[in-house]
Amino acid sequence: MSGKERLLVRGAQGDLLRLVATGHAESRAQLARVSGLAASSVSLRVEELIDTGLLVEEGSGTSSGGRRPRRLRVSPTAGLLAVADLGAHHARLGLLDLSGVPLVVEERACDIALGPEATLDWMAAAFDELLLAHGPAGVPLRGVGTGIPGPVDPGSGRVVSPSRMPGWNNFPVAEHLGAHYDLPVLVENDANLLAVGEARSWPGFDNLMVLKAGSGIGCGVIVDGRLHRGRGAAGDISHVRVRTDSSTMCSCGHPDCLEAYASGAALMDALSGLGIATRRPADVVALVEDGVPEATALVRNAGRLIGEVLTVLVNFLNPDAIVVGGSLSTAEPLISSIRAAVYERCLPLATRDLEIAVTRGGPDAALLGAGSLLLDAVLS
Amino acid sequence: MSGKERLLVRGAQGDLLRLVATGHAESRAQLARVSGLAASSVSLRVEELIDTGLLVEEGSGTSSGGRRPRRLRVSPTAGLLAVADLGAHHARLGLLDLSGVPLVVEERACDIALGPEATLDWMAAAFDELLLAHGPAGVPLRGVGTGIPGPVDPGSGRVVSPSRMPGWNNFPVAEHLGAHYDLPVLVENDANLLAVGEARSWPGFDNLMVLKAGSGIGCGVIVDGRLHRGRGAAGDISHVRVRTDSSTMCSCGHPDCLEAYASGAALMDALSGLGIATRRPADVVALVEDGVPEATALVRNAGRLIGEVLTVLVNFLNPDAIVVGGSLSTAEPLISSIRAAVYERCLPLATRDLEIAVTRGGPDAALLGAGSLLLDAVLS
DNA sequence: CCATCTTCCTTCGAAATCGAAGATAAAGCG
DNA sequence: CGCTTTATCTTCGATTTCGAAGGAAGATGG
Repeated sequence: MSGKERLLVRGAQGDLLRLVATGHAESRAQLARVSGLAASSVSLRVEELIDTGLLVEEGSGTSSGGRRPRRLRVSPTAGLLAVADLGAHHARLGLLDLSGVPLVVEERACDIALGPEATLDWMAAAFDELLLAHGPAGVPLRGVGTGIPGPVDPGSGRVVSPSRMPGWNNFPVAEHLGAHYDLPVLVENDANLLAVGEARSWPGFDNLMVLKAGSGIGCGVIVDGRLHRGRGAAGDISHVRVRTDSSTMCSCGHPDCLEAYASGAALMDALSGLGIATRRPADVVALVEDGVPEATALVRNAGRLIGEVLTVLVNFLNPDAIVVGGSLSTAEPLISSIRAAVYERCLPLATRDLEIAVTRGGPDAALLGAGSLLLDAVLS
Repeated sequence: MSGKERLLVRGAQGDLLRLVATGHAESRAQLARVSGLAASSVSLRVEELIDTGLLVEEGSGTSSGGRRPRRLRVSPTAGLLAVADLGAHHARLGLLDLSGVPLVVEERACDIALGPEATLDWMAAAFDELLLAHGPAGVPLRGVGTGIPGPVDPGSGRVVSPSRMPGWNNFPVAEHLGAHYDLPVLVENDANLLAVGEARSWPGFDNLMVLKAGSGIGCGVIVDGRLHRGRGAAGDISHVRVRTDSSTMCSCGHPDCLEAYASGAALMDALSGLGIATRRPADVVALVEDGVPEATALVRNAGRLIGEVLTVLVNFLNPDAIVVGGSLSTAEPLISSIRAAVYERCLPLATRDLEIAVTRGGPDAALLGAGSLLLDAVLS
């Protein structure tokens, strides 16, 4: 399993390959339009990429009134990406080709509380298994990436003061993974990956807020089509103070954080206080679907609180859409109460074209996001 | 006063001229570094620009250990920009050269309540006067721009549902100005202009929130060095619900908006309820400086409320700095209580490198911002 | 004062890019 | 079916950009 040869695509070639890989273009003419290069230059570079074996011509697309475009695809033999989305108790792992299409995706149980070394070595072993079982012979691994359920410093690839990851604080995840693989390595917050993955399913929506409502509450922000990281902590909404009657202390030391009322973990706590046992946030959704009133009321309240926080952000960022993902996102009352709160309280100007919807990208969206970001690192 | 000849700078020339004009570079070597072009190409294009009379060489800069750079400047005869910042009762008007340096700035009384036609015609007349009095002979006008104290649709240059501009709703400001001048026209929200202007004074700070605390509360957002508009309404924080004991109705129809407690207008109202008369937000600042306890308490409360709103946005956007401008910004208790609220409640991760400071750009920052944005329109 | 270093700027042949014109392939239509 | 229209892709000479090498001008340090 070598894969040590770096992909050598410099300048315009890289840009074009990236555009095809990310699905922004699939013909020479489209490449010319999207990239801004002259059609003749595009033809030249594409010819080279085909000669190198990185691109392939694959049939023809549908005509729009003239000659049919010759469809371009990234070659299936160009390389593989190994990506993961690490959760508290489960991880999704997959292999993607360079255009981000999954060859195989698996969900496996794990436990991040075992600490970073154990977890990352487990992940590397899982990648090796996947490659052995599903990696086509001769196709090199080009990059490795993973999502982390906590803040990640974009420069160093370290985990920074995560709230539910004992032993991980300040651990150099990227460096550790880089020791296994002499390849580009991506480490990114899970909600950010989800946001990037979702963005692919929302063409024309350049400003997105992607909420990840699972056992925690995360949010990824797409501004102008690109992931907004700020100094690394951007997108955090879980420790915003909410308006409530009661007063609950959050683990961060402040009272009445959103997370303490509206996260999956908080809902499970509240249910267990009512004598209803749940083991995962998805169980809460199941209770709601079964019409258990306590669960529905709690979820509805969570949606209202999340919605009220979002009003501030919608007025401020004025996005094109709010996309709700995560394991709680399938609970219908959550979305509808978020919608109600946002539409009631936001400026009409900010909501007149605002969409509030659930995930379009499917369960692998975060993995696709990892693939998308990795591609940037892989294509020099 | 013709000025009808359009500035013809295509491609790389335009980029280079823009970089010099915006102060991002002032020598060929710096241009090469900043623009990413090869040094040789820069030399060629700069030579052309000098031949055209758009750039001039002006002395030499300070050495950094080697040969001194030959300093480049936009020629004073290259053109003028006429810019304004329209407020409710006053407007600042100025003429800038193409590098954004003011030739003359004046503040004049006006009244936007007279409606858009009257106000804009008054503005055009004022521009003509300024040009006559201070415009060097033979230097053509290249663009016209103005800030508006209300939301502006970026595409059409229309004012959209402003809260304190009777008669302006949906008025096509850009079109109306364009009828006077056959030139690029810029119409933009005043807080956004302030943000762009301030950004010039904060090199290295790519993500900024610029608060304009005057009789209203506005906010301009710089993401990745560029103004973030969203769908045109981005940056609005005035109608966020705040946590208070009492309950006040805002003009927008919702209770307890930030604006109803923390804007200059709200402070003036509250003071007049206490029997203290003020005519402008600046009078409130004067009262604070004179140590009038009622004024200080009100301003401090306003700062706390603004700060609490900012906590949400700081966690979410994770900016490099919060810059406070507007006529209230000189009130020391305002800044300190904003600081206190933000540092107390935000995530340490978000505040560890966060600066909270008052305007660096001076009173003409918004005009400079208008110049900066206009330049993009002027340089094809 | 002179050698050496650093930075700035220019020269010039090689390479990449452009743009206009034409070749190719299909849809639409009488 | 041939004709026009539309869109895609290629060819080729002109233009632009690059990069390596070198010259110019000043800093540094013996």
